Amino acid sequence: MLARLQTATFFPIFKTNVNGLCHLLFNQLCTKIESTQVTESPEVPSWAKVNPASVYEDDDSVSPTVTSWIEGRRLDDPRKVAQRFLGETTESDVVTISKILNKRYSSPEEVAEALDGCDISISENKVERLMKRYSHDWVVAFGVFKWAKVQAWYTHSPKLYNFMVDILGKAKQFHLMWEQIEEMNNLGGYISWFTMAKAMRRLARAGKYKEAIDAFRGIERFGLRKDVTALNNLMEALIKENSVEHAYEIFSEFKKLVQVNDISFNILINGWCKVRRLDDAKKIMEDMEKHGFLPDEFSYSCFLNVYCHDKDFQKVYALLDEMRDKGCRPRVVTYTIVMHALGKAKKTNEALGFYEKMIESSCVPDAPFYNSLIFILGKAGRLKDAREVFYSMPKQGVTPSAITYTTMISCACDYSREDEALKLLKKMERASCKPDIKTYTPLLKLFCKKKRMEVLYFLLNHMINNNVRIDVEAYSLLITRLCKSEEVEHACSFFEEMVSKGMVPRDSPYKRLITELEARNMVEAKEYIEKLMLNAKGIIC
DNA sequence: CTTTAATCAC
Repeated sequence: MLARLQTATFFPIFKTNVNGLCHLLFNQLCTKIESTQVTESPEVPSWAKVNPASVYEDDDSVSPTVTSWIEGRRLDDPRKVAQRFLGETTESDVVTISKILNKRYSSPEEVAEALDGCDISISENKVERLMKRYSHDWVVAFGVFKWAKVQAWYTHSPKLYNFMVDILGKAKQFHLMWEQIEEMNNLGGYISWFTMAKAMRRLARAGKYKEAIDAFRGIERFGLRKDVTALNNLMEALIKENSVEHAYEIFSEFKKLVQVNDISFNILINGWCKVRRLDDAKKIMEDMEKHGFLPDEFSYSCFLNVYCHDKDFQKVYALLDEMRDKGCRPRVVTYTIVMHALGKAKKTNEALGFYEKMIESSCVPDAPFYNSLIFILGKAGRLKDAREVFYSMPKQGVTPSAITYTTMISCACDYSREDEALKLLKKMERASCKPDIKTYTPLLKLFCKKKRMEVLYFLLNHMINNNVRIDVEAYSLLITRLCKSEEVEHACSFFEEMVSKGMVPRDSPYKRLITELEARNMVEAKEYIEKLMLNAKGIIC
């Protein structure tokens, strides 16, 4: 067992650069090896040599269609995958760019310089895709941006400048962010409300509330006006980033200068409700009426949210009565909030009563409403009903969203419906709905539990192809769940993989893995994992 | 592409 582990743990499944093309190509190559390799080879771990044809032999639950889907995907040509995200890029460009961008760089200038030495054709589409791909890595993204800017026959559009501003803001490179905004200002006509909204949002997210407010104060310098929407934008950003206090301050200061509207009041009501300061929210509601605006279903739903969160249905019903008395009709959002909360509180029938009520009042259900309905039916174990609602959506003129698929998948996983869960993922892909980490989490859990390694690797590939990062959280899940399933070798392999990508494992999966190795008396493997952990921690120190 | 609420995982 130890020998097996050692081949497994020393197999570099991923190259060090996590999100690069190289990694993607390499990973695809691994799957290719995995599904085609017949003879023994020292570099390939034993688990990777599963003969795909035999995997499903004793498992009737997986239909041939899903099986062939998985198999077909595993044999994907890695270059095709790379091309899918680089668009019309030629094959030689893919190889050239991947080689360049997957090295480690200390500055954007270095990246630009490296790109400069090559003969690569340029298009706005390609620059955008590359920036998107590297949007979490501002050094590379900014390098690509700087390189493209000086190419002949090429000028960045305002859209790409905005994107760059956002990437720099996300990376908290505010000095560079402002530099870009100044540059846009000099170009003339490049700055829009979108630019400033992004900048204010990123500043607020970094806790720089004062700077976000200053950006608003100086907005006229960029040819924009301090109108009510700009003010609302700022308040929205401050509230979303946890400072309703600053939002209220700025509102108080500017309400004399700017003609505020009902939306301004609602944003504040929502802000105070989110931090459970209901008295302050009520004060805003009174203030709203003094300014001649009647509270609407939006204003009330802020309070409903709080009561629903507390499962205080007495207050929910009282408020619904109050709304009725004041002639404020519930909307689909109102029904969704209440129905969802009742369903979560296991009051399924009461929740479904609201569905009836909504239909009676000729309110039209939308996707989020159906998602809630599917969710509560699933939680109540009514799989058949959930499925029926899901399949009835198109007939009702509502297109299932990514969340619809995620809800259905999560529900199928809860009841260990492996085949159904994979079929839904396939359907989701066909519908061009983008899966996110929430889509994959229940699937990863289920297939860890079922010890279906070949499906796990398929899913991890699927994530990479869909630009969903396999982050520390995902690795923790894999390691912990595989330990639970007594698949310690695979858990070790994932541990090594995450360390090789420069991540620092969380304590809890690490301890779990060590305990598991100790219990099995796998001394060497334990020492190896301990060494890896020390290395990983050393990198940040 | 000017602005506000609800739905999926831990």
